Amino acid sequence: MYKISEAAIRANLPVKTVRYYGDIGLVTPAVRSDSGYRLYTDSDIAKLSFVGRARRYSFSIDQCRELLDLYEDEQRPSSVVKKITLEKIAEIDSRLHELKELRDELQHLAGSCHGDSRPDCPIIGKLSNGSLENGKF
Amino acid sequence: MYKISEAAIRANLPVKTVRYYGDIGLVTPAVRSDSGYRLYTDSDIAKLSFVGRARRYSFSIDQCRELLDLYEDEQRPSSVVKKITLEKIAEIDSRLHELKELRDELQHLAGSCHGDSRPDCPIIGKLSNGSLENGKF
DNA sequence: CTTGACCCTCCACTAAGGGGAAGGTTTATC
DNA sequence: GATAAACCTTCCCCTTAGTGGAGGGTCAAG
Repeated sequence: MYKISEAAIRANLPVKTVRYYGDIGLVTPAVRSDSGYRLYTDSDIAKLSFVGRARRYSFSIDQCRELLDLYEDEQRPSSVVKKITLEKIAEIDSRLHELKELRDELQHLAGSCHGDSRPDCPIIGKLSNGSLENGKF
Repeated sequence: MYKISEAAIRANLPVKTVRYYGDIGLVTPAVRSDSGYRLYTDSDIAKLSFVGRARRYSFSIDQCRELLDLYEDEQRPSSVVKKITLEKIAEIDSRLHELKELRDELQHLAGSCHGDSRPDCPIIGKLSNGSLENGKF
């Protein structure tokens, strides 16, 4: 049984985060000591690490909760896990697409701006009225 | 002079957002009516639209504040605007890079999961201990 | 005169924690 | 035994960029 800071180190998470995961009922410590300290088992730490990895894979807390249920269910069909993962991939693809378009448009804007000390600027122009004017007014 | 809902329509923003921009001192209405209604001028609406476009370009509120200052400064050097835009592009590039790596790794994981009714799953395995095991335990 | 469409302010909520205060516990040192 | 450092607790506020709603005032039409 580990106190929170030891558990946090082992799970490679900040203490605040571990406490927070307890508060929201994602990973609750097995027991409390007489003085009220949270005490974590190795199994708890495995779950914390699991969530930590899933979060690094950009799964939301709710998705982590779902994955954690599957993690604990030894009868889980792998199809469910795969489905959640494919959804996550689709989400990322969509975000990638948006960001690419945004980037290209900003790049275009920056490319058409001479970027010197003169006040006219096509970027401001575009933001001002949606057309690519020089933005001097 | 337009009341808030008219201003919101003209700026193509939700009323709540227009009020919010006033609250945070980003775009404050020119005056208030006797009864306390916010009254916006055409110039205010131009600023609101400007911010709306910049937000759609994923500039943060703080960046919008900076851009708005430049928008209002007829002496602005275009170099400053360009610099902010290039910073934004770099930020997006970095996020793109992260997301691509994440996507590829998830794709790899999903590809190695048979996705049927059996309980062993390499995705869970990876999340459990970082190695690509089948995740049955 | 009342109804409905506006408008106001204030409060709470979102995601996922971070920062810090006030106070109790434990451990090491003197 | 005293004390100080390190650790733990709960509680509250802060973040982004708004959104939703309650409770109440204003205005124009019928």
